[in-house]
Amino acid sequence: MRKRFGQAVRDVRAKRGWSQERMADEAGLHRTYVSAIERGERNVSLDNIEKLATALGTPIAQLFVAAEASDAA
Amino acid sequence: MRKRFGQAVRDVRAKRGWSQERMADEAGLHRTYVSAIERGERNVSLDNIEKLATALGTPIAQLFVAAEASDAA
DNA sequence: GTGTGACTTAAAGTCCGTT
DNA sequence: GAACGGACTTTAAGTCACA
Repeated sequence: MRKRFGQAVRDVRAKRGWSQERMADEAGLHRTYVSAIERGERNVSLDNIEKLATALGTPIAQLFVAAEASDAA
Repeated sequence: MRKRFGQAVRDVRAKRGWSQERMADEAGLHRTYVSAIERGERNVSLDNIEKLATALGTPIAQLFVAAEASDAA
């Protein structure tokens, strides 16, 4: 799920036309951390999931709808 | 959001008629940890969010639909 | 059956850099 | 612009005794 969540974040970010750095700034997180999240290498906490969703202007639920839609597992 | 997420977990768990102890067993987590989550005192990680949702037989997205529906903030 | 404080340890998360 | 690495600080995970 970490990978699919990361991909969902990446997709929405790309749709906004934002770089990872811009995304990190908007969410108040670190550049390298956002990178790791998108690659599914980090186990993001609820607080940071909320920060990402807020920055992206997307409800958390919708992020997971996208993530779970690509449910290969 | 932690509080509302915890409440959403608690609501679904109650609907299942499960005790926190049963819920903890099903999710592979500790009893007191589930208690803390439901009260919004823990900043749950994605991996554990997934465990809870799976145990409850609920998509993660739906858990957040419920959590964000009670959006007082 | 649940809430709570305290505690250890494993991992999150930051910051520096390089490719 | 993004992946990746190492070193570092902070926080979540996970458990326990007790109310």
